[in-house]
Amino acid sequence: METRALTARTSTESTRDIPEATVARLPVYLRALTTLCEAGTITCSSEELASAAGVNSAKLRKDLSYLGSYGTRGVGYDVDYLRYQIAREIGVTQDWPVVIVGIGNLGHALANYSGFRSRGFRVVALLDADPNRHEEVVAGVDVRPFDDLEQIVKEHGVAIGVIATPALAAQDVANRMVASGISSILNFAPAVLSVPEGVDVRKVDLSIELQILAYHEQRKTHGATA
Amino acid sequence: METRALTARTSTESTRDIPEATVARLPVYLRALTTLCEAGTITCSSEELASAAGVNSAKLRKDLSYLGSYGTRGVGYDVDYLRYQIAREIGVTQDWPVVIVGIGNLGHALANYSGFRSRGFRVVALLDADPNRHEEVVAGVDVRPFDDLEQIVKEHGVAIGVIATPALAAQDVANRMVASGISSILNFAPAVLSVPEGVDVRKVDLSIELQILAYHEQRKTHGATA
DNA sequence: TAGATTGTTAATCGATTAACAATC
DNA sequence: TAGATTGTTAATCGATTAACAATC
Repeated sequence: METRALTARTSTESTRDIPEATVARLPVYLRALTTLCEAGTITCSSEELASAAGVNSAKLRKDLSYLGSYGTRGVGYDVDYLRYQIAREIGVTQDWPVVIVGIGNLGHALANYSGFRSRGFRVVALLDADPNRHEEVVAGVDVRPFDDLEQIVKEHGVAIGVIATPALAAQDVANRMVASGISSILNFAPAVLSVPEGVDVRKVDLSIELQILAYHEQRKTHGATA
Repeated sequence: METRALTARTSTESTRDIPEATVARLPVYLRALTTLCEAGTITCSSEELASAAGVNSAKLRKDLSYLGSYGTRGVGYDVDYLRYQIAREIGVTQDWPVVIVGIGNLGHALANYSGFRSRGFRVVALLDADPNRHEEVVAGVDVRPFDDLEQIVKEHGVAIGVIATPALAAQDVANRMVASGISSILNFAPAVLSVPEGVDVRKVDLSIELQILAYHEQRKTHGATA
């Protein structure tokens, strides 16, 4: 932690890069802190927070050390303060507008999911290619034609899009999203998307998770049966 | 690959242990192979399959090497044969009965998700604690009282349970599942579950995925703004 | 000062990748 | 035999963990 006072990159200050594995756990810590906060906890140790987040305390402290020194030795962490610091680091102190494309069963569920709203995301539009759905209002938001995508993205400055279409439509939707200026995509369609460099895609695949469980389950049950 | 002919563990044969990272990718390869198969492809190289699965070919070959030698040097892989071998390794050559607990928006979507059925899983029961839902039929399956869990698990030999309840109910549901004999849980509730050793839990958290995207998005957009 | 707990170090472990010998 | 592509090796990289010095 020596002072590199006069070197180049000093202006960007807080932008050390945080390992991906740590980034993926920050939201988990954030949620645990919110829970602690709601329970009225003012201060907690790394041991307590780690237990609430389901990780071991060494990992938690190592993770937090990438953000800075927000604890007090001998005491622990101020729950509300640490919560704010993590939220700021993740970037959810302000709201992110998102669009959801594909308003089938899953799209409905996503549109109605209150966890988005409460965690820094605001669904500004629901889009579907099927004109029969354009009458619907889901979770207080009109379902609009897919062709409105570009206009909506511009209007609200949308950077994040959610794809909840069938697999076959997913690549086209992704292309249109990217063309409209979206640079982060959460993909629920069971398809591998190809996108230009600089665009992030995360994939959530329900059946893949079940298959991973099945693999381990098989080994438990039939382990002895050879 | 020397012959350890007379050593102990030889009887369990195919049970070398496969790294977790590889296990998590096997379902991805399986899906890519199914797609290739449907497109009429008979044979493919590691390069082609890797590209269809969205990984690099070195990783793919390394992953497949844990299962055995199912390719032919100079030629590639027989799509249908490799598909079967991977399905067998994962354990989805036969059906796994699953129960879904919590039939809200997400539970509905899950119950209707055709990807489960087609990939080795069969939803044998939908359970909800709310008596008002017990009239409903979702995706051709009756919604039944949560208290029927134990009986259903016994009757169908259910090993895998899906939790789609609110966060507050999740730990109770998990406890009851474990008590009934379920040993693998897919948890959609935004809560950390504690379960006895030997029980596997996987967690899918929609808002966490969005937060990870937001973190990277923030760095892209506001990178220069210091 | 004594007790507690952080933040960091260093060792270990696991995953990725490029390169290539084996072999069809 | 020549060309192609697998399966494996070994080097590298990143993540986890235990231990403890720093410090409240």
